[in-house]
Amino acid sequence: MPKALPVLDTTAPVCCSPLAAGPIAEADALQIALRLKALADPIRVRLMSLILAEAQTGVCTCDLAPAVGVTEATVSHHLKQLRDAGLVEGTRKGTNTYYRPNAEGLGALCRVIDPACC
Amino acid sequence: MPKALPVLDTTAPVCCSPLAAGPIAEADALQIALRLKALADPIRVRLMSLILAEAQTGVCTCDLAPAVGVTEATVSHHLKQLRDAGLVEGTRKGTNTYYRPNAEGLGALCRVIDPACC
DNA sequence: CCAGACTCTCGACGTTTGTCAAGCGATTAC
DNA sequence: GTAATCGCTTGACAAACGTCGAGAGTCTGG
Repeated sequence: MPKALPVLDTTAPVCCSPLAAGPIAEADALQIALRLKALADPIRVRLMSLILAEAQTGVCTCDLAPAVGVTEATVSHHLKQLRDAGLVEGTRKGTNTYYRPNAEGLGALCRVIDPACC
Repeated sequence: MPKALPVLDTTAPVCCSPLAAGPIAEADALQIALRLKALADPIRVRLMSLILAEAQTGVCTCDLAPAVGVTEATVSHHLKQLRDAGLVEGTRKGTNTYYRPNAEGLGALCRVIDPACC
């Protein structure tokens, strides 16, 4: 992996045009890959599904950790990845941080990878 | 990464229910993560877009290598990942191997990750 | 049959990633 | 004010990943 990883630019409008719309620019490919990588882990997929299941109320880190069977530190690490990718949002309330899905982030990712979708 | 990676089961029908349909099973999460990981690399994203751009005719390895700027060995390695994930298909014709997208694989992946899609 | 082209596999390397333990800040409860 | 809870950050370690060079098969064309 000689390529440096320039961290995700969350300010960008999620992304460009669908993959199937023709050869993609190198920079755009990187942005897409970074967001996909944020979700490309079994623990993070499960976290995402748990967060989606409680989209209304939100879920805190202390509940997620035992649910997926890893340390809270590890969960926090994974949640940071999801947050940086714009797939979830966390709001602090007292000592707890409640996480909610970012539907726009997930939708945009889908729209990019599927030629026939949306 | 203490978890072993049991390689992708390509015979499975791509996957289960959408992420948003509630907490997901550990095994299903692994299957989804493996397929996402197959696409979660800048080179593979670009390969996918190149293959999608020539969905009708197909593209051979020798054309893809210079297009993304890596060795043919590396391209072959990446294509194997995409093949194992069921995202592309390769058919040998003479000395060349022509790759085509597997629309079903991409579509299924999208359907799993986006709550509002399809 | 032999030389050439195309693709894949195998080792080897450096980097990145996932995991935990430990510690720090912030907030709440007594 | 003090103790406890929750969440994040850091440092360290093992496993996995991306990359390349070299080599082995396969097929085509003379």
